[in-house]
Amino acid sequence: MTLKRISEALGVSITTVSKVLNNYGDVSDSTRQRVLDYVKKTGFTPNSIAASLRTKESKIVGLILPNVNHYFFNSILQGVLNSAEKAGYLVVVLTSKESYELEKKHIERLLNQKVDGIFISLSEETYNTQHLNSIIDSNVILIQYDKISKLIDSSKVVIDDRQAAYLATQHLIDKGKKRIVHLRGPLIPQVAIDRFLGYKSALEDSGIPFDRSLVLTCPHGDDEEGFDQLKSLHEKNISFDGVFAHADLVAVGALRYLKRKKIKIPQEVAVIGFSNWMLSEKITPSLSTVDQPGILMGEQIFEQFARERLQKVSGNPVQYKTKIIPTNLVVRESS
Amino acid sequence: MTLKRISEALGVSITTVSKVLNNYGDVSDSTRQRVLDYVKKTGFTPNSIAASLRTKESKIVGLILPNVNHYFFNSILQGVLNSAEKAGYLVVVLTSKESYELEKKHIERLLNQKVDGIFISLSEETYNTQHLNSIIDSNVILIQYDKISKLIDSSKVVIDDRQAAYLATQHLIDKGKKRIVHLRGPLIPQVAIDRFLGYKSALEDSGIPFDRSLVLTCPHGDDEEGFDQLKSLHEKNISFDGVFAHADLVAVGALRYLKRKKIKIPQEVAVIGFSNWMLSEKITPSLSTVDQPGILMGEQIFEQFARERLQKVSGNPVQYKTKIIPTNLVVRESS
DNA sequence: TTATGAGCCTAAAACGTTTTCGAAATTAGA
DNA sequence: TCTAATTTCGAAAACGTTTTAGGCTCATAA
Repeated sequence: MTLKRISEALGVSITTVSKVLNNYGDVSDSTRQRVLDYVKKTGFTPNSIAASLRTKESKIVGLILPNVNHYFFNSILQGVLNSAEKAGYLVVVLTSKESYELEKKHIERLLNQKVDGIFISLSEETYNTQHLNSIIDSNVILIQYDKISKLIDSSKVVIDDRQAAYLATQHLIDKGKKRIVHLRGPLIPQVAIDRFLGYKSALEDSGIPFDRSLVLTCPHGDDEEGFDQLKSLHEKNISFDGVFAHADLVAVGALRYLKRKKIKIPQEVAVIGFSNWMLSEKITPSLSTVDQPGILMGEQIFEQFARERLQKVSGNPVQYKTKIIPTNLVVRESS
Repeated sequence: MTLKRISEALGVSITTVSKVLNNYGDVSDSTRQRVLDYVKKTGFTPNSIAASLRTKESKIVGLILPNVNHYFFNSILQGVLNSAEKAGYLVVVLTSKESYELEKKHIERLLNQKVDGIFISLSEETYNTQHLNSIIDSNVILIQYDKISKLIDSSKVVIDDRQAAYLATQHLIDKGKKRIVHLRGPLIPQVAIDRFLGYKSALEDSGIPFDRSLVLTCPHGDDEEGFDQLKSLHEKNISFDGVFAHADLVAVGALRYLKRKKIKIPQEVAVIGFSNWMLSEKITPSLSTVDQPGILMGEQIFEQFARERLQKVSGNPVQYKTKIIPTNLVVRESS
């Protein structure tokens, strides 16, 4: 079934059929009704590929996740899907698996598939951001989220990692902790740096001396690392009474070590994680953490895209925005 | 940049350019090389929308998940993404949120977007499967996975729920348990029925009488339900020494109740879950469970699609297959 | 010399829409 | 009645590919 077949069946032109489908004004009520009836009867839907070719709008957006088995990125996905569905957009999903090469390849594929927008959180390997410029050059809307490059001019949706880390650390300080370990992420990404800085300034503001030996990296963010790093501290006889981990899984590893050593949580050592993974409230002791509202972020990502799209088609100048999504401290048994 | 622009720049026809890009034989080595060089220099990639319109192949598949925050469905997604990427396909992802209406809408959207294949796990609300026929009628390849309809003729990728449940129950019996609770899923979906039947026949085969009062439903599959159901049994003074839950989260709720009541795990009551969520190995006591290899399933789903696609274009009859993916018993501290 | 065939190339149609521009038909105004 | 304005319609181009069907050139064989 095509516009042509319909037009032949009804004795009108293709143009006319197309016009009623697209709500043009210049068609009489009687023919409009005839077309509408016929379309309804046959269940016709226009071929969107042909429409895309003509209008250069695909009604598809691409979402690149560094990872699909992280709770946070899952929530992002869910949020984007929510908003995209309401707006009649489809979402193609790709994972970079934290690889720069894959990320580049995915962007190329999305561009020649003519998506209307690309939403990306940079992989941990990504230093060069030339591929992001290729998106902009192709006149495709780019929204960066979470792990972003400040050098690229586009809208961004992020959380205030520095403040979140500050609050988490401050919370431990409020509980009377003075020797607080920071299990941080890899050295390069901005999010890890920001969280570290938040930790550091919370200490400073409370007059607690910063001790470099209490900061350890857990680059993969898994629980083995959390376990091992606390163990190494312990074996070096470095004392501590609090742990701020850059990821919930790392904190889970830390808890496991403390339990193994019969160290009382939170009396002797309090622990706080980051992200509010589902598992953090299911474990014992339940884990205090910083909630990153992933679903909300996902929705904001798509909505900013929709806004820019509108500005573009209406010929207005597009305005890039940086949305900073607030986080919430979630206090549970571990602190 | 288009084929036309290239052909003008090189003084050849559009046809010739297209032919070298599609590896046709009837073009001389010298012109082929000239075209290739020019394409490389300019970084041209053909407009896939135009190609789709002509060839009626979009190189896009649709994946409908009932849910995106279940570990199992995440793994499925990851598996499909893995295989699709290798084959040069893009994947659009949709969630039905266990709603029949949404599921129907999503299928319509995918069909008029002209995807090459649709992979679906039915929502829990879905009894009527007319919408699946519309996929087949549109000549789009349909692969059902996990929650399937046996009435619809298509390839299927599932796990042997009945056998998996049998093994889980048998495991508890082997540990000397005789009064085993089954926290089952909703009444209608085939997966929940199969798991129940597996549980029941394991009991029968071991000569343990089936006790209807030990079977309770946990329709949403969350931990509150697990907690509450064990509590209600306890309050009715119904004794039990084992729990087989249809989902890990339910089992987590059960564990929580047992710990609250200081009931020894696994000595007094052993617990086993289903799915091998990430959290099941992180909690204490770690949870025994049945591993559903989601990534593998996802890969098989796509690969079956690719096979059927090949059969179709080569004019061979397409052969539907039902893949039954084996599960593994994962024994941990809770049993 | 004339067929035959291989090798290389191209014109043009087709895929199914959207949209511009102008024509025809109808109505209104005088 | 005649002109002007308004409403309704349709022809045709365009989007960028793929592929059919055939044309031309040159070499080889009869």
